[in-house]
Amino acid sequence: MIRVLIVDDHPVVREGLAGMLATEDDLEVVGQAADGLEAVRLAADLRPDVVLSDLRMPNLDGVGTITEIARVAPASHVLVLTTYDTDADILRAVEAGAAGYLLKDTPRAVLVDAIRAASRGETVLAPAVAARLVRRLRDTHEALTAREIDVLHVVASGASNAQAAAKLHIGEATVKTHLLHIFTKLGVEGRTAAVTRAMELGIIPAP
Amino acid sequence: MIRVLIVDDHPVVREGLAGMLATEDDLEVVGQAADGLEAVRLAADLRPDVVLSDLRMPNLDGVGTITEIARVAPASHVLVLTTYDTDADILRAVEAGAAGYLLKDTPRAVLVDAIRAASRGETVLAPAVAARLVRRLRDTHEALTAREIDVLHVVASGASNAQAAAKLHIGEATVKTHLLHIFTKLGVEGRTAAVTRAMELGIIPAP
DNA sequence: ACGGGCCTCCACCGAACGGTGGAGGCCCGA
DNA sequence: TCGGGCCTCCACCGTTCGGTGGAGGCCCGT
Repeated sequence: MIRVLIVDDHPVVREGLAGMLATEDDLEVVGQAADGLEAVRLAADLRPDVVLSDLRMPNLDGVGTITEIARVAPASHVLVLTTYDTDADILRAVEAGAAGYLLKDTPRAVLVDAIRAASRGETVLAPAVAARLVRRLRDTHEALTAREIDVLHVVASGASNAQAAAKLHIGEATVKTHLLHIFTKLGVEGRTAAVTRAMELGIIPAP
Repeated sequence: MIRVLIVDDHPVVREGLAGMLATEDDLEVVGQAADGLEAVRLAADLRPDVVLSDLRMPNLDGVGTITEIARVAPASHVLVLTTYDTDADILRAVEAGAAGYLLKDTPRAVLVDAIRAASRGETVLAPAVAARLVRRLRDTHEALTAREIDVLHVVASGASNAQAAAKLHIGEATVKTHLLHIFTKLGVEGRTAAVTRAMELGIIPAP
């Protein structure tokens, strides 16, 4: 019997998943959580074989939840089930140790198979997700540093170099340096292009 | 008996909604659709009292679906149930004739009450949605003209004034004039801020 | 026919931005 | 310990951008 913990902040989705899994003889829903903290607590408590979790949640986000569960319940395999297929989301979830990444339009049969695979320790990716990961590896644009992303965030909100410098407590020259690095890394010319490109890549959230 | 049609491209959500409504004596799920076209077809066929629909769907998007259903089945009230609470989404849905706008984290009791209210022709809005609509009416930033939106599109892609002028077959001075108008209308300073603000407002699509 | 948006364009100016070529300090892994 | 990435900052320059104050032509509704 595969013991499953369902994590999602939407009651509708929890109900739907529980209903789907209830008819499978070898699956048993042992608990439900509405946010990340509750998920970690229940995972530590129940030691489920598979945690079926959304990424966007209150209190503790998906990536943090995955990391924590890997710590407190290392035998549990976390399967991400989400609507969002942004590059950054996928990458971070997989890096955090997700056993798989499925989208919410996954057909029922595929979902239950994925849960069984995850319980055996296999990695399951939705086709669309796999494609993105491959593309990601292919055109390997250099990663921005944490500070560069900070600058990009502030600039995206419309700040001038001087305003960004003030907000980040650094000199204006430094902001310009970071921006120039960002431009070359993203292969663009101009702050506006950098912002939209970064949104495409999921480096900063689209508004 | 209130007859309900469920529209969502995620099987999980459809299952969850159906499960939630099944236990209500006065509600009956008469059909489910996975995309907009199917929704319109079923609405015309089944004449449900309430259509519970997502906004993001394949084939025909939420707004188009609402418009079409209003045409082919005017007696049906469409209740939007979605994860997204973007300004533009809400406004367009309500303009298209939605009877209400709920978010997917709506508790079960509120949801079923909303369906009953919608079947009586009442308008139901999630608190967060209502707040946004009010805010929208308050700081009533003037609408951009079609040409201004054209300019904004090109600028959002990272074009300089000169490049934008070339792409739109107008002079650079004209681009600058449009941009200045855009800045005052959106209440921002700088092209980058204009782009992100326009994305927030749904004037141009977020990447 | 007249006013009023909308789109187009001009000249001009100061400020901000993009770009170059540095340099020093920090920390981490080889 | 010694490189190497990262963050920080400087001076300087040319270009672009933001902003002002116009102006003419177009179409639409009154």
